[in-house]
Amino acid sequence: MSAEERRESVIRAAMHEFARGGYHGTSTESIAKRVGVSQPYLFRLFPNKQAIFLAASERCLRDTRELFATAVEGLRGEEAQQAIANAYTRLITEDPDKLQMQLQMYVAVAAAEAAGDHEFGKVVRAGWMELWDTAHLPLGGDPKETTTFMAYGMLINVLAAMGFPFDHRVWEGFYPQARTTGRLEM
Amino acid sequence: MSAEERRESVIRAAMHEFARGGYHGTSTESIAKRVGVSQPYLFRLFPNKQAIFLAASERCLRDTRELFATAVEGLRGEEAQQAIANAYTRLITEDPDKLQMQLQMYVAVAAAEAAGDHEFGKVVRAGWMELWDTAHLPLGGDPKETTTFMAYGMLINVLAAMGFPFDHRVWEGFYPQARTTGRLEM
DNA sequence: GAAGTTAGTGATTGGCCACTAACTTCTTTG
DNA sequence: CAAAGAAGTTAGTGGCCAATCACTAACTTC
Repeated sequence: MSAEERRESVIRAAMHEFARGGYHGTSTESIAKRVGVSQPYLFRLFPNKQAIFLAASERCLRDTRELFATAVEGLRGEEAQQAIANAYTRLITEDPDKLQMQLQMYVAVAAAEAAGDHEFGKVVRAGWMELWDTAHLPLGGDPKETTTFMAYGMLINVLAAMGFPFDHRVWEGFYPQARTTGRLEM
Repeated sequence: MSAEERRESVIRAAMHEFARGGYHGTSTESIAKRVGVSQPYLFRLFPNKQAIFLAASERCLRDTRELFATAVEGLRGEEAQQAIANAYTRLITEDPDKLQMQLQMYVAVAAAEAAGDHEFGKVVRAGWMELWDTAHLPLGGDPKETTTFMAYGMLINVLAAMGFPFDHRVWEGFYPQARTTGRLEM
């Protein structure tokens, strides 16, 4: 396998492992094991652990953006909103790793910023703005509406992260029908 | 100092340290140093590191709930909403640790749930529901409105965590005047 | 077939970290 | 005042982990 292909599979494995343990709670060995490669070899493919985490973060944002873009293709306004919402809720219910990797990314960037490292933040903010813009125009181009839309997404993230079951009353406010079907549909 | 008082100061110190490094990125020694006590003594006051993190998480939720309750006292509807929003934005701008500790808590509970430990989740969900209910009635008792309100709060958390400056266009959607004053006022 | 590159491994190391055991010092009280 | 108990320390252990080093095996190029 070429180094480039290996790097690719390392990123996938890293997303999975970092999602669970976060930066500090994930050993490079666990990533290597998942890839099926020796631990030292990771440091041939990436300069250090941070670089692996950064690559995983970028990939996570890119994946979500592509999900948005695909879902919204050819749609506008209300329809576009429904489409993204459905695609996103499907994602986080079927692949909780994506959700958790997102949260891990947020805390990591907050920590980096607090520690005076603004490089990581720059990358993440750029990725987030791409995500934002991918949704913004199809949703109608009104900043207020896009904000509300993203806000709901963030609340979903947090509630899902805390493990509230979908029939819990905390979901009542935006998913009336979810409480009866047990599934998230907007 | 009595053990109870010490425990109290350990919780405060732990909130500060865990906010920066998260569970795995924070050593018990750094907490002990901040308290001004030897590291092994922490294990007299708490059975293990997890218990310290749990206590810090509970305190974080309690503090936020009390903030809400105080801000909202005697107010209803629109006024109540303004009051909580102002109090909360003041909190996360003046004390970023609170914000980060919250995120760390969410990540940790997600990891715990994924690992099959539901005890931590139970505590956090209970605390969150108290927070929810503290805001719910004063805001008018409409689940939809409370949901929207909390959703905005979560988006603020994430945007602030990522380090977006307040004059960035990403804030445009809900804080038109913040972009000119550089301060968050709803 | 020599020279060089690419993919990959095993062994190691220096440092950190949660947690324990055993000891000291101070305070309270019968 | 003696003894008990509470507050706190020093010293130490076993385990983990990022990163380095030296090496091999296969393939490519001239």
